[in-house]
Order: sequence, then structure tokens, then C-alpha cells
Amino acid sequence: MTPARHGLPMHRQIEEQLRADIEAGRYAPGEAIPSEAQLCAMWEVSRGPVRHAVASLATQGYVRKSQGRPTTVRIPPIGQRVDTYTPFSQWARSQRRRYGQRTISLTMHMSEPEQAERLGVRPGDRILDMVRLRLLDGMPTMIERSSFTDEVGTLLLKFDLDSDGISDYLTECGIHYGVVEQTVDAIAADELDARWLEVAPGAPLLRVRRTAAGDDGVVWEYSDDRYRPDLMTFNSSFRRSAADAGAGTPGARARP
Amino acid sequence: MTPARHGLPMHRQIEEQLRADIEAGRYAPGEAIPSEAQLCAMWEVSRGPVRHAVASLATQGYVRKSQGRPTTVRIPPIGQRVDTYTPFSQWARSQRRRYGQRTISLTMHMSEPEQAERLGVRPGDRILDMVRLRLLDGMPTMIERSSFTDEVGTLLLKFDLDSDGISDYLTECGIHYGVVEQTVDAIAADELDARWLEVAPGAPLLRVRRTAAGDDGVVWEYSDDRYRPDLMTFNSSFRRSAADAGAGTPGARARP
DNA sequence: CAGTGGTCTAGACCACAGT
DNA sequence: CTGTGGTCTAGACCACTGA
Repeated sequence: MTPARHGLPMHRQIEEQLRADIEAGRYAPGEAIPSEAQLCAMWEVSRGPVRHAVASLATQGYVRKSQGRPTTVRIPPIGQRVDTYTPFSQWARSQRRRYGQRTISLTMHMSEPEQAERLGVRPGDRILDMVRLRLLDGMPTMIERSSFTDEVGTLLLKFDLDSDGISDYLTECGIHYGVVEQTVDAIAADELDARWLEVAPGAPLLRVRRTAAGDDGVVWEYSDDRYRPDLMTFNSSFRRSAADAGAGTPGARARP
Repeated sequence: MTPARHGLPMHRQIEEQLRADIEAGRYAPGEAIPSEAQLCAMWEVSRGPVRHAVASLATQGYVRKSQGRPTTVRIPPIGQRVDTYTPFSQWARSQRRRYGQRTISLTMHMSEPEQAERLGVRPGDRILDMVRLRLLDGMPTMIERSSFTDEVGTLLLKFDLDSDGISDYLTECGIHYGVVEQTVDAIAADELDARWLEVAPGAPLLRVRRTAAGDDGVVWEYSDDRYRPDLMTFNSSFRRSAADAGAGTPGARARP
């Protein structure tokens, strides 16, 4: 009898279980996960949900699919992934790495027009600005400049920001990540970055700017995260089907 | 009447047609694409292929889905996307931007151990190293350092590398992008970067390292692309389901 | 050859938006 | 309420892999 727990749809339950099994090493990298037929039997479902779950893991880079051969566990990537967002502390936990944070500044103030635009509030509306240093294995790794809407900011002020991840706390408050958009580029370290990340001013940093909205599409966070590139990279991997290339030119398909 | 062209599966045909319609502006940003039911009727297929096609476009950021509401066309992102790889020239064409390239150097030589490792060949095997400057609207935008296996390199030597994108040429030769892995970080410009990209030495650049393999998984390209961050960014956007966060903590779901 | 994943059908019921 | 997308079933046939 299938557990039928939570309100999660079957394909999500299967996905989460497989992800947990992979992260726990119960399926070794390079080894096969159970076949679709086996998963159907294990969960007593049809192929639909099973394929949905495995496809999702494949796009997230957990497994590698190819026709005819069993689906195998991918060699785990070194850095974070760009096609899915995991809060820093949760990512660090999943990698079994020590992490920490220091709050550098915390300011509740009236928003400038530019900030308001990014957060989708009216200029002059109250927002919370937060600057934190994030550590990985004791090394200063990232400077996080976040802005929150008044509603979320008020919640955060009641919380010990130097403690464990704030995302868990916000989730408990009913605030969670629905639609996330990220832009990645590079930027020279300014004086603040340089001091806290212990690099020279002007040194190249990897910047990720992120807006996060709830499931309802209402933005509640804007963040500018700057990483030391020697300590963190962002990865992605995917299959690109043969015909993605030319919408106009079919082209010869001569395979030696 | 459905064209029934190529050997492409239906869901790919539908996806390509929708992508073409979106890029051509036949569906305006923010506007709805045809409903699943309409697409089923138009293509005379069941919902399976239609949902597959739309889901694929959604993960690539072309459309935005939400339950109950029609699926709408996303506002086109400024930069390239990180969760799918499009060769530079093809990306530039899709954005209707002028582009060009200059080959800085081209070397066929025996591989060093490190290079061989990345390309998956034996140390000492012959490889082709290529350094090119890529231009966008006349501005030097990216320096590309690529290494190719002997087989692919031999093909490239027969080709005019300053002409239009080499990826189209390789596709005609039967070489195409199957499995692609990318790593994004930041790096200081070296002397070569600085001279060609017209920035100061040490200026921050956005680096994308990529290995490309065929559908058979055999690697044929390794590339180190360095972008001026003021001229190019990489974007991603996605939905993150509410339960992705805590595998352990269900948490209250109090929504004000 | 048997087993794998890839594709597709024709239904069904549900959750949610907007009227 | 109707129409939308979200999920799922129980079949089917195909393409590919490897023994």
C-alpha cells in the first residue's frame, strides 16, 4: 500500500525519495537507479508519475538518461546549480560542509526608487536591507546584500539572523520561494567586498542577482550575492536534442 | 493539416513551432499561447505531447505556467540562458544583433595531460586549439578558447573560421551538441583577454567553461569563454515548488 | 533476444482562475 | 459555473542496448 502521505503528488514524492536516496549514497554515482518498471511496481503507480520524477531529476543533473541503457546516477557536481535555487545554508548542509554567517548590517528604511522597482513596491515604502557574510568551512565565501518587503522584513527582525538559515524560518511563517529569477555576471570587488571576503579591491567576484516571489508571483526578496570564484562555482548540465540547432536548416545527418 | 515533417517526435515539433512563433513575435510577451485543448486540436494529438512541449518551453524560460490561468509568453530575458546552450552566433541571430568573430590563433598540436583529461583523449593525442574574439554589435564581447578532438579539428581546418558560426558547419558534418556541461565563475582578465576585450588587465570577466559531447557521450569540445560582464549576463528562471525546501519539516502554511 | 527508456493515446478526476 | 492547467491510469508500439 502506497504511503499516501502529505499532499504531495506522487511524482513529487517519488522524486524526493530518489533524490534523498542519491544524496545519501544509497545509489552509487555511475550506478543505475531502479528501472521505470521497478519504480512502477515499488510505488504501485503507472509510468506517468515515474517518468515525470526521473525527468525532473535528469534536468536537475542528478541522473543521466539514455535510451536503451539504464538511468544512472551522475557524478555529483562541485558547485551549486544555476537552474534551481537552494538557499546557502541548505546547500551547505546537503554538501556536509560547515557553514556560518555574520550579519554586517541591518537597516529598515524608506526605499529609493531603484530598490522599489526591483522589489515591486512603491518608492518610499518601507523595506529591510540586510548585508551578511556567509562562511564555508570557516572561509569567507560570499557577501549577501538582500532587500525584503516590509511584511517579510518585520518577520526577520524578530529572528536571530546569525543563527541557522533564515529560509527555514520564513518557510515556517508561510513565506516560500515560488518563482525565482537569477542573473549571473562578474563584478570587481568594492571596498566592502574586499574587506569581508579578504581579497584585494578590484578582484573579480562572481555575482548572482536574484528576485524571489511567492507562488502568487508577489516579489518579496531581492538579493545581490557575491562569491569568491576560487571557493564557489555554478554548474549546469543538460542534454540538447540533436534538432535544437537549426529551425531552418535540416542538414545532413551523416554519422561516420 | 499537420505538416508531419521530419522524423522529429510530435512533442518536439510542437515545441519548435511554438518557440518559432514566440521568437517571431506571433504571440506577444505577456499574452497567452493557445490552451492545451486548442493545441491538441491543432495538431490532432492527445495531451501528452502537448504538455511535454509546453513543459520544455517553460523550463527554458519561454513561457510561464500557472494552474488555472492560461500559459503566457515570458518577457524575453536580456542575456543568454544558463540552463540551455546556444552557440554564440545562433544566440546573436535570435536576438537580431549584429555579430562577428576574428580568429586570434589556431594550433594543431600534441595535447598536454591536463588538456587531454578534459577532452577525454590520451595525453599526446593530437588536438586543435583555437582562440577567437567574438563581437556583438561591433563591440568585443567574448574571448573563446576552444580545444577540439583530432577528428573534429580536422574538419574545422577545412573551414573558414572567420565566417559564420562553425556550429552550423559541424552539424552538417554530423557533429552536434548532445550532452553539455557548463561551469560559471569569474576570473581576472589576463594580458590576452585585456588586449582583445579592451579592458584593463585584472578586470573581472565572466567565465563559462563548457564540455560538449555527442549524443553518444563522447566529448569533442572543451571551451573556456570569457565575457565582458557589462556586455553579457546569464539568466535563469524557474518555479520552485513549495515543498522543495524541507524534506524534514512540513511547517505551518499560514498565509495571511 | 529480453529489457531498457521514448513516445503516444484516450480516457479520468482534481485544483484553481475568472466570470 | 466554465475553462484552465495538474495529475494519473492502463494500455500500446517503437528505438535502442547488450547479452
